[in-house]
Amino acid sequence: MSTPPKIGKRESEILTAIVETYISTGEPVGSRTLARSNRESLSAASIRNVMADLADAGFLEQPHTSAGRVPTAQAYRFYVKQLTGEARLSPADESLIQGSLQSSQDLQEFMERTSHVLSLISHGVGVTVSSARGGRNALEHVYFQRMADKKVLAVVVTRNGLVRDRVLRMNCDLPIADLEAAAAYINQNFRGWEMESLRNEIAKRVQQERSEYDRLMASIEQLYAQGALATEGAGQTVYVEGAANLVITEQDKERLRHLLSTLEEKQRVVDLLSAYLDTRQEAVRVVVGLEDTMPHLNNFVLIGTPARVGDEVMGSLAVIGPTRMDYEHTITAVSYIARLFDRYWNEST
Amino acid sequence: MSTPPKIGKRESEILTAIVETYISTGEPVGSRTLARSNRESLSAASIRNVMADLADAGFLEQPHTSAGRVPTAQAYRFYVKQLTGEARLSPADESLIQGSLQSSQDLQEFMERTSHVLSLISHGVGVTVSSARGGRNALEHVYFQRMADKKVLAVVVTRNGLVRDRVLRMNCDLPIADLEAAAAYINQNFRGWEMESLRNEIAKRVQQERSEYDRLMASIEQLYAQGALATEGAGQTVYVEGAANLVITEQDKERLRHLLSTLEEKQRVVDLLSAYLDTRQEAVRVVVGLEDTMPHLNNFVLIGTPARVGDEVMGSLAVIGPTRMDYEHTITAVSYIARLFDRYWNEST
DNA sequence: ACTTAGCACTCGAGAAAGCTGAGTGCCAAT
DNA sequence: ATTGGCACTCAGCTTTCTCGAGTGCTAAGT
Repeated sequence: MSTPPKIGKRESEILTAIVETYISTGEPVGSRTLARSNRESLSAASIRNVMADLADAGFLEQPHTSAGRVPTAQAYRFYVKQLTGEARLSPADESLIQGSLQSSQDLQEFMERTSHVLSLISHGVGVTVSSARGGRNALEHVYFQRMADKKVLAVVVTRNGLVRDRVLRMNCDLPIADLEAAAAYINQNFRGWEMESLRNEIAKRVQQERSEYDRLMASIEQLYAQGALATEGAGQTVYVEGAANLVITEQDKERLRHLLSTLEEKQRVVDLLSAYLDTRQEAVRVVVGLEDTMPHLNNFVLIGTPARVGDEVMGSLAVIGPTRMDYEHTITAVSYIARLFDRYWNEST
Repeated sequence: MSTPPKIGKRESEILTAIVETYISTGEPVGSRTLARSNRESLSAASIRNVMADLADAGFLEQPHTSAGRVPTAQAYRFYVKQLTGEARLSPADESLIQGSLQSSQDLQEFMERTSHVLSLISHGVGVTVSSARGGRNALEHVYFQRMADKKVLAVVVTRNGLVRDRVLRMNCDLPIADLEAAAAYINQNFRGWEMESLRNEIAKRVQQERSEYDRLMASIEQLYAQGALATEGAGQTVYVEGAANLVITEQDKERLRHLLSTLEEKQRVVDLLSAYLDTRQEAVRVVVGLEDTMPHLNNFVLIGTPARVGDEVMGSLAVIGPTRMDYEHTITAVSYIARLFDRYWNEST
């Protein structure tokens, strides 16, 4: 955090080299190993000097005195910033992604498969949230169906194709005719309204007509009160795939357990993503060290981006993985899928 | 497997005692430990004799020569069979279950919460499948909405409240009027038909009218061909919760990884459950040793039951856990939830 | 005939001790 | 500035040792 100290060219090169070899080997990297595998051959001793400086500046740490150096979160942040972002996705990955996602029938399926593909490519945990809030959507169609007594099935379709159904428990029994009338009324009068403004308007109209007793309005009021038109949690669906990958990474059992159960609590995942991702910006965001939001997630990285169609944010695509991760690869994959998402839904919605 | 050898009363008692202490301690149980904690005090030596017999009969195994005995799958099967099944759920669990499930809005939510609760109670993995196949359901209502060109959103509602939506890609562009006509036609002519017989009937009618060119029928044929009325995978939803519990149980990392990724492949979970559970019988089924279906699942137990409403099977409720598991507790919980499920949906559907 | 005490034997788990080698820091030389 | 050299550190592996829970068997007791 705070002020990342400035760094010369040589330092920078060595630091990247360290980060890269640590990512690939997983073991603390020593001056010797570096000296051998480095293009411009410097001696181990020189490298040691630089490493000492980098350690002072907070980029490296020693697990114990006589071990190699390990990159700190700060080092990863530096490393990521320094990436050019010009990498292309490998053809293999590209066809893997295309093959998986192309045939998705709907948003949910797209998201689920995305999680899966991301987990495969990144060797981390693929996480997607489809948070399509109904709020800004236009109502297109409602349909009510009487189930048992006092139970009504409400189906709401928005203009952009979001379908939400729920079973309402009414206070009293509404006959089928009333339900049909209510649906017809809403479909005629409110088609095209945004879901949000719609609630106020309904409340208003119900208010107005209250004086004279109107069965239709009473029905609508009741349906409305039971949440017939609520679309909240509609798309708040979370897909987490690839948890198995954590087993390889995480050594500590207790932590592993915590991680898994955290990932199972959908709400916390949503919180996590929205804490870091719900910005306006388009680029893929890389957050190294999630410990300030989730205590157990130190040593973990979030690589994600909002999933948008045009200007509207429909959810998030992300990978949660160990700091030791192929950043460039994962970043390009995430960004590729984000573009694909936009294109795909633009043409299909 | 094969013929479970017969067993006298004393043997039986000792075997249960062994199974129980092994379940609670997790360590191979020796004759000494047993002798101490056994009500009718037999000496260690006598117990040793019995244990030797039990070992010969295939109920016990020794991890190595000078260790205690560990129950085999056969022993667990015996143990389970011998349980009275009269145990009552503890009030704490009962209120936990009630509290979690009562407020479920729909089938999906009920299933998801059930998985969660089961994982909490059993310390295993809670698994539920809602496999409501549309096939035997009666069609109640369809609705088509034109999205982009050549894209149509189809929403199908069945009589028992299952809602299925999917985006169809048409070969040619259908105008809104045609879509509405098609929906109206289907709603008028096919309301109340079972989804399965419906497909044949539509095919038949389309065939009949083929001679004269009928736009309506052409539209319907196309919609149908694109799967507008398919309800397959509709309720084929799998909920797996409590995977974190496996971390405690499973020592071997590689196996743990396999387990987790198996559980993530929904299809395999469905296969597993349907292999053992889709019987007509009502009771909770306990399957010890799943290795014949899933190689990695030796040492694991499936405790589950079909979830039925009246006579119709709506899915499955199950726990997958280590052989070392509180059987009685879990069995009663599963069966309790199964009853709850029946009652709950009987009154609400 | 069943039960029990005693005894010799086995063998995994855990502690203690020793060794190894990758790695560091610093100094003196280039 | 860079490099070679040297003394020092220390995690982790291997080896060895001890300990104790457990077994099987035999002989004695009921």
